[in-house]
Amino acid sequence: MGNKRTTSSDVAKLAGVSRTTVSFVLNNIPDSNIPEATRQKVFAAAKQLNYHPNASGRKLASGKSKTIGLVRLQSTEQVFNDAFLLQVLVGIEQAASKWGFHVLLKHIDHDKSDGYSQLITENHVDGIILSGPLQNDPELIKLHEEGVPIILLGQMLDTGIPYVDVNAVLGSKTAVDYLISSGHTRIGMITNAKMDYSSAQQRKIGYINALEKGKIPVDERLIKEGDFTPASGYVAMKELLSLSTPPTAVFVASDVVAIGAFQAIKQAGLQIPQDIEVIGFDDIPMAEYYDPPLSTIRLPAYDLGRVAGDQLIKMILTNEMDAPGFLLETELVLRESTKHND
Amino acid sequence: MGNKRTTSSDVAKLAGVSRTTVSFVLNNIPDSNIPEATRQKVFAAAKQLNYHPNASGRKLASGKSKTIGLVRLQSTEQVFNDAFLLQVLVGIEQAASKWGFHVLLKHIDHDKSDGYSQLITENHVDGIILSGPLQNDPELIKLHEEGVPIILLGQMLDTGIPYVDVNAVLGSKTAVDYLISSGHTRIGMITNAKMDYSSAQQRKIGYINALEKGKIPVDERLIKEGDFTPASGYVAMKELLSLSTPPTAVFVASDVVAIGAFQAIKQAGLQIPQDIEVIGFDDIPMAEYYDPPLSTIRLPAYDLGRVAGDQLIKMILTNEMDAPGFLLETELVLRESTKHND
DNA sequence: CTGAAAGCGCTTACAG
DNA sequence: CTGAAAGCGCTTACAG
Repeated sequence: MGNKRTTSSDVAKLAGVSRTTVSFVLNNIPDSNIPEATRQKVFAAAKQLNYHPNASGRKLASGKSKTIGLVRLQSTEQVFNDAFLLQVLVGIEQAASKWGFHVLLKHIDHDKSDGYSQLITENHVDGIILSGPLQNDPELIKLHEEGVPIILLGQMLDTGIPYVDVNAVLGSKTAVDYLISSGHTRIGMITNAKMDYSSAQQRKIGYINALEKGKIPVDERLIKEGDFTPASGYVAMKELLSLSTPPTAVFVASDVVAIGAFQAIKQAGLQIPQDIEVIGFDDIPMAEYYDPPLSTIRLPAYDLGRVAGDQLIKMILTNEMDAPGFLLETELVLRESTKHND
Repeated sequence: MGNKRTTSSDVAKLAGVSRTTVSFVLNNIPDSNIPEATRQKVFAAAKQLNYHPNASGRKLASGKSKTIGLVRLQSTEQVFNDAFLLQVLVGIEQAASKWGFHVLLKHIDHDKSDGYSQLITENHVDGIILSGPLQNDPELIKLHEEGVPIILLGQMLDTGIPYVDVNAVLGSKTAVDYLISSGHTRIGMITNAKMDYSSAQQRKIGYINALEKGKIPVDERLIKEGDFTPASGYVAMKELLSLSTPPTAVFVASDVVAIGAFQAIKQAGLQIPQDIEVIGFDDIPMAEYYDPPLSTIRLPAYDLGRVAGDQLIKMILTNEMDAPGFLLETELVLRESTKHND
């Protein structure tokens, strides 16, 4: 074993060609017109020397890092409750590796939402996927205006920043439509988060849309706020149950929050779905094992990641996306927390 | 806005010093003895030009990437069920950022367990944290022998590769000790995974140790294998319940597997903990919301990540660790799936 | 206390 | 079809 890194010069020397040729062959540069015989010599030399091009040299010379950054903007507590990040991550990573890109991970706390521009300005990454964007983030807008490839996982309205998001409005509407079609007219809602999150707004809009279509007046007392946690679902559900005429069904816009609602319902001596039906949102892996198994709206986490990764890399490579934004559809998953109406 | 990157030369020019000085000041090189006045000039110039050192240039010149790789070796399905990776990740990342390191993420499927050495040989990372190591991985052993800084999350016996792991033997023993102290003598076990996983072995050893200490003969019929999934817990539990004399308590070495066991128990018309007590392992965030809330052994996921990150960086920087390996302790968390004996 | 200069390992016009 | 050479933006002996 030599203790010196083998470089492209070594390969060139052994193959009897120049470094230029080595670079052309190994990077498979189109139109370089290298005859097969020469190529083989280079490949053989590279193999013999166990040559691996140094990424730093390559990055410096090319100005490209072939790395994308996944930035999570959220509190630590949120991270712990986030059952999807993993699936999203895997989606991103598989998209990236398909193109020979790597992925750099960075969590940033909500209260200091700067710092990711460092990834760009120091050239660690060629573009970033930002998850959990704030509605007002001047640093991000500036980056986007400077032409930095950015994809939002979620949306920032009125900014024109490309996004990949779930069609939560329609998903929520589907859930509530189902409840209405089962004959319910008093349908409660517990949001997944505070209303300054766009995902919370979207899910609420879907709920309202369904009611309107069903000609059911919206009763604000039936709408409670959750905040990502089971505890918040527990509290919200208790409030709902203490209403003079409690709902007979409830749409909880987050499976994690829904587990708290389950507790409150059981504690009140009520049965799911006999006394009260509930539909969640997200379809976390555990939802299927709730007691009873939770009917919910499946969020395509893996696809979200995959599409975001693909589109970001497309932007980096060609400077254009297939669309200004992507809204992925959800799917209604019926389990035991709702009655079956067929 | 200039459309050319500002480089250290620009800063040097503006500050009226050399690039050497700029580098010394900005990197805060000890013993460089730069007078305060000069430093301030450099800082001011850097600030005025909004200078950010290019990471690629720095990496190439220094030979250091200041990046660590987190490599997950596991099947996609496993990833989806892995409630901890996130917490581990946050721990690693916070350790890394404390030292100015970044973290690169890479999932690798079990069946093609090579590919991470590319991260090293191409100089993307200075060292790697490998999660889910296989017991026999020649590529990894070779890397380690070549002096590449590696930390295992988990262990590879007899290799001398540094590790950070949970003291699963003791944790499991604690769980079973508790059950024994409650008066049980027929205690079942469902493993978290197949026995070729070291974590499965360790947890089983803890179970056996507790029985031996309690002078309870080990009955192999009482030991069933899980495989990370709730479904496997369901099946295993059903088998346990169909024994001629079923266990009165069961230690399920994974909370995720335990939820399946819960289902089987309820389906058999039995109550937890009245008819059968169960203790899990891991303390996933959802465990607290099981019905009934699951007593379990808390695995310090965040700390696992933090310690692994700290130690890896220490290895990279100084070539030594604080210890050849770290075994972090667990904690018994008593909730409602066990009776209280006080 | 500070700078000129070499060098890290690539890529890429450019010229032939 | 192929190579000599410049250059990417840093760090770091070395010399003074």
